[in-house]
Parts: sequence; structure tokens; C-alpha cells
Amino acid sequence: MKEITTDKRQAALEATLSLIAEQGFHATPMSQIAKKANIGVGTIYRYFSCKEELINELYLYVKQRMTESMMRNFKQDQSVQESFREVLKSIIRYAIEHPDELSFGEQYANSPLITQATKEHGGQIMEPIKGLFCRAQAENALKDLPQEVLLVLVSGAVLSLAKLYNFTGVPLDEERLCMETDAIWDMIRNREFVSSKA
Amino acid sequence: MKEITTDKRQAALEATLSLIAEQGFHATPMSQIAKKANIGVGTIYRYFSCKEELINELYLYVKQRMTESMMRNFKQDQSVQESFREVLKSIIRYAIEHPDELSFGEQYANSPLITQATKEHGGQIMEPIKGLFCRAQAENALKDLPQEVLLVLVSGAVLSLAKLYNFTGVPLDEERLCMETDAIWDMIRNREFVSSKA
Amino acid sequence: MKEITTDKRQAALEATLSLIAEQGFHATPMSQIAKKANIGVGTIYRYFSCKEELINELYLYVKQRMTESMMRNFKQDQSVQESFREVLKSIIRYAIEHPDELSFGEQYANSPLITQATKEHGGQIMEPIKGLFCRAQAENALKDLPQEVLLVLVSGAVLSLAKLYNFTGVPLDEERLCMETDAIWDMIRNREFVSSKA
Amino acid sequence: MKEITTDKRQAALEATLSLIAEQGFHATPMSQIAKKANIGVGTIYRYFSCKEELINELYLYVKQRMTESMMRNFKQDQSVQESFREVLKSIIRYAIEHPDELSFGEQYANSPLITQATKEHGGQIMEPIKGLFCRAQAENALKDLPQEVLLVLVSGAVLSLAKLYNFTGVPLDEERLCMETDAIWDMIRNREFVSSKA
DNA sequence: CATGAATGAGAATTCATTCAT
DNA sequence: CATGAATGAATTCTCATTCAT
Repeated sequence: MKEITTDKRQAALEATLSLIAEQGFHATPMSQIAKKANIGVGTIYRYFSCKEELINELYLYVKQRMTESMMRNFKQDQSVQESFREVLKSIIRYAIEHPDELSFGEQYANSPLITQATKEHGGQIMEPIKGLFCRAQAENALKDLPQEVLLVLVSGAVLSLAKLYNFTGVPLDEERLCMETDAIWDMIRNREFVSSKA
Repeated sequence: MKEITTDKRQAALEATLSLIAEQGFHATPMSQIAKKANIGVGTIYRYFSCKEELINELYLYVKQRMTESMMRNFKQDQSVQESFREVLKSIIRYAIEHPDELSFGEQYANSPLITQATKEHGGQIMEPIKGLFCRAQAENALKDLPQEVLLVLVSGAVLSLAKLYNFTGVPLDEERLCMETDAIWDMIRNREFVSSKA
Repeated sequence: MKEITTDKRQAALEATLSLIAEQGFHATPMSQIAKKANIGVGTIYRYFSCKEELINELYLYVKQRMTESMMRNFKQDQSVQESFREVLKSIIRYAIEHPDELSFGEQYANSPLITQATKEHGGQIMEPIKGLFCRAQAENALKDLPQEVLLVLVSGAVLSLAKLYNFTGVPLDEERLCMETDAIWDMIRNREFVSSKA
Repeated sequence: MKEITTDKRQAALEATLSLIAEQGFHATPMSQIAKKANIGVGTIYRYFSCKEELINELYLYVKQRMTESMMRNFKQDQSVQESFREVLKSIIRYAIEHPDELSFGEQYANSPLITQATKEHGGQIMEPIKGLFCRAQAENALKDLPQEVLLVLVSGAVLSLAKLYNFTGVPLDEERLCMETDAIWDMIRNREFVSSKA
């Protein structure tokens, strides 16, 4: 009758996310997760075979939510540079609105706890950007470096920046944000290429 | 004979570094560290009061080594851009030669295990760059963004790149490395400023 | 339609028997029993108040089936020795045809899990033999030892033999089986008494 | 200095034996074993990798003690029948003096908890009797049945009898014990063979 | 009646830390 | 100083049992 117990699986994931983000995986007992999720310890094991599976599933869950969010703010009718800027902005915004997910991602993207299988299944958060990069390369707008290098440079910079926002608590200033995303754009754009904006 | 104690302390740190880099902190028992360091478990406790202190000390130890390494390849008689490029290159080289330290740094820089006190005491790896940034700002070579933003953008990009090198195992190619560091430079340099090199 | 409930009860008992015989009581979860019996876990609790009651009821169930089987091959018109031999043979045959029951009996006859009450209610498997023993004693055919001692010697020997058959998988050979049962008979028969057969 | 902590391993085995004999393996938590043995829970794990290994080692420990005891009361300068009787008597006496070991043996000799490897390594308790059987067969004193059958008949009967003694608490009566062992001897002896005693 | 999702008490096991040698 | 056997608190995970559907 009531939807209170909507989804125990999701409750477990959310509880794990927030607890792990601030305490770390191993400092977070299953009992604490259960309590925070308002479910029994045993219930967690109905949805995840063990604690490691729980965190791997959480990894996928977070990845998917980030990616979905990025896709939403994606418009096709803009110049490459503008699209790029919008994507970065939405990453920043998302990270600020979901600091736990960023923190979780930073700590566990390179952790031995996340299996190779999970990483591969999850793909890169930056996946949606790839299409944009192809378009940009077709327009000869990018530097002559392998796409994966460009991707890594951009994601490193933008996530780093997002972390800074979260850490310092500086409120978003649209103008400054533009400068920052443009800076990142400068990193990968072909110097000879005259951007439509510049 | 006097150096023996230092040796044991360092042996513990090194053993911890390599084990933690591949297994994670909590999957690495003190007994395993002791075995790898060829010392007794109890001996570790003569140098570190507990496991947490051990990892915090390791954090400082790694930070210091990275910073020292960066300082070594630092020449004052170069243009800002060239100095910058050299610094980035030495970071990359160092990371490739010491993958464990990079992996450790990535995983624990944001971990709740590293106390705030340690982070502050340790300062930023990028500390030596700050002087360079001041010089560059005096020359009006940098974008008009807060220094900490520029720092964060650069460190995010370069560490990300280093990780890529480690992960793919691509051998260093001096020419490509230059393109990459220049790209990072483009991110922070003032567009209007005509670099001495360009 | 009326028999359905009996069916579920029996299905639970049979599933328990086969699972416990090979895994042991505590390595056999109720959920596994339910699955094997093709009923719900909760259903088991409609027939047995708890797991311990289940195994105690199983004990009685098995005992009864063994006893019934022994009674079937019982003819009154034979000499004591021949009757005795027939009884032992039918025990052996039964054990070979129902290895799970033998295995179960062996493991739980002495287990603290089977309550004293159950053991008493169940009586001895050898119960039907008792009448035979009385007849034999009346004929002065048995050794001058307490009946319970004779009973214990016979049951120990015959069950041990049955286990050997089950374990080695040797097929039944009527002639050898006669020699074996006669050996057991020799154990309890009065040496001075001249058997009708010999 | 003090021998109080003589042997923690043995203390664990003895504690396990007495607890398991009366409660069963799964009703006996490691914590209870540790308490009874006056050692820490963790200490048990220094000597046994897991609870299953503990019980398997206990099985071997008990087997060895039983066998050793049987060997002690073994004199070569007796007739086959007398030797046989002495062996059986010493089994009975041992079982009465060590009811826990008998109870343990009965419950776990056929348990899935005892691995095949352990059973094989442990050999049969009756092993020492085998030599005696060979001697007896050479003298044509035994029935024409496979040795393993004779062995199984004897061990089944004698252990069953020992259990009866333990259960009823009847004190040992030398004369009755002789009648009982002779009865068992009658089971395997060649009827045609004129025993040296009879 | 039948079901099986949910529960949490309880068990096995690990591992940081101590301390007698 | 160095050691590692001993310890037990803490954690993960299982599973008998309940109860809403």
C-alpha cells in the first residue's frame, strides 16, 4: 500500500555512497550502512553478494548518474566550443550538487577494490564527450594529439577544478566559470584554428 | 651502525608504499608489511604509533620525495614557459619511474585516512610551481584567474596524463611530451601574451 | 486434495533426509530444503515448529520406515535361527536400497540434536528382534548375557556390515550374505545348543 | 619460566573434544572453545586455519591416542584367541575411561566434516588388529570371509558394546566382559577349528 | 494455506596492538 | 632495541524464523 520501502537496493546504494564518501570503504561497517538505509543487514545481502560487490555496483550506479546528467545538458545546435563549454559547466555543476559522488569517484576510480571488469563495464565518465571530440577533430579544431590524451587532460583538469569548488565552497560565478572552461578549451584547441567565438 | 634505525623506518615506509599501492591500505595487514620490510611486527611500532600514523608519515615521505625531485630539474635561467615545461616533464618522468608513488598519491590524497594536519604539513606537491607562477604573473603571462585555480587545473591535467602513461605503458617520446606540456601551458597562459618562444 | 498437506510434510522430510545425509544438518539451510522439496520456506514451519523438530521428526520417520520394512520380511513359521537370518538380511537389503537413511541414522543416532524424548519414543530399530530373542531364550538357544547386550552386539555388527556394503558398493551375493548373518548368529547363540540347522 | 602455557594447541584440541562430544560441532562456537581452553579466540587460529581444520586435526589426535592405547596392552606370547580378547578388553576399557573420545568418534567418523584425506591419513582404529587377524588366518582359526568383513563385524560389535557400557554406566565386571569378548570371538572364529582354550 | 522478502542474532574469522622474552 | 606469539574487539556474512501479502 505504501511506497515507503520503495527500493531497498537503492536505499543501500545511497547510504553506502554518503557514508563511504566521508569515512572510506573500510571504515564503514555493513551494520552502519544498514542503519542509515533503514533496512536490516541481511537485506543488503539479498541485493549484493558481498561488500565488494556492493561498492562495485555503487561505482556503476554513480557513473551512470553522472553520465546521464551530462547528456541532459547537451545541445547539438551549438558550435563545438560552445558545446564543449556547456558540457564542462554541467560537470562542474553536477559535482557541486553531488559532492559525495565526486568524492567517491575520486577515491575509488583507482582503487583495487573496483574490479577491472567493473571499470570496463562502466566505461569512462567522459564517454559522451568523445562524440564532441570527433566533431571537433573533423573541423580541425583540436591539437594534433591522440584523442585519449586530450580526454585525459580535460577530465583531469575539470575534475580537479570541481574538487576545488567543493573544497573551498566558493559559489558558482557564471563569468568566472566561463573563463575556467575556456582555459580548459585552450588546452586542447588547435592554436592555428580561429575559433568562431574568438 | 647509527643508521640502522633509520633503515628500519625507511624499510617499513617502502614496504608499505608498494603493498598499499596495489592492495589498498585496509587489505594490507601490518604483518605483511613487516614481512616485506624484513623486520618484526613490533618493530614498526617503535617508529609509528599506529597504522594510521604510518600511512600519514608515508604520505609526507612520498610528497617530499616528489617535491625534491621536481626541484632538482629546476633551472632559473630559462624563460617562464621553458621552466614550466621542464617542471611538468620532470613530474611525468618521476611518475613513470615511481608508479607506486603516483598510485598511492592518487588514492590517498583524498582519503579520510590522511588527516587534515598531514595535508597541511605536507603542503601541495605543486608548491615549487608557485614561485614560477608568481614570476609568470609578474610578466603578465598568465590568464586572469586565481593562482589556486591555475594550480589546480595544471596539477589535475598533468597527474591525469601521468596516470595515462603508467596505465598504457606508452614509452616516453620527447617530442610528444613537449606537445603535451605545451598544451597544458596553453591552458593557463594569457592569450594576448606573446610567449618568448612562440 | 486432502492428501496435499501430507505430501508437503513428507516432501520436506524426504528433502531433509537426502540433503542432511550428504551435507550434515548444520550445513543444510532451511531454504535449501524448501527448494529441494519444491515448497516455500514458510510452509515447512506449518508442519514443524523449528529446524530441530524437523530433524527429530525425520528421525522418527526413518526409524518407522526401517522397522516396517523389517516386519514385512518376518515369517513366524521358521526356526529361530532362520528367522534371525531373514531379519538381518532384510536390514542389509534395506540399508543398501536406502543409503541415505543408514547414513542419517549413523550420524544422528548419537547426536545431541536428537532429544532423549525422541529416542525413547522412537524405540530401537531392533525392537522387532526382541520378540525373536525372547523366543530364542525360551529355547535356550542364546548365550547367557543380558538381552540388551545381545541386541547391541547384533545391531552394531549388522549396521557396520551394511555400511561396508554401501561404502564399497559390493553387490549382494546371497551365499556370502548367509555366511555373514550366520557369523552374527554365532556371536549370540549358545555354543552348547545344537541348532536345528547345523 | 612457568609451564602453565604448556601447549595451547593441545589445550584447544582437548577443549574441542569435550565440548563437541556433548554439544556437537556446530553448537560449539569457537569462542566457547577458547574460553574452555583458557586461550584467546585468535590463538586457535594460529594453530588451525579454520574450524574445519580444527575438527579434522582432532579426529587424527583422537585416533592416534586410541591406537596407541590399544598397542600398549598387546602381548605377543598369547594364543590368538587370548590376544584377541585382550585387545577387545582394552578397547572397552579405553572407551569407558574416555567417553568423550568414543562419542566424538561415533558422531564424526561418518560425518561430511571429516575429509576423505583425513580419514585416509588417520587409517582405521582397528589397524593393529589386522596383524592379529593375519596370524589367526594362518592358523585357520577364522571364518572364510574377507578380512575387511571380519574387521567390520568386530569393530561394529565392540564399539556398540562400549557405547552401551558408557550409556548405562554398568561397572566393568571382568567375568562378564570375558563372556562378551568371547561372544565376539565366536562371530569370527572358524566353527570347525578347536580353539586352544575350548 | 502458501509464500518468500525481510530481519537481526549469532558465528567464524581477521588483524592492530601489546608485552614478555 | 627487536621480536612475534597471544589476544579479543570488531567485522563480514549466514540463516532460522517471522509475517504481510
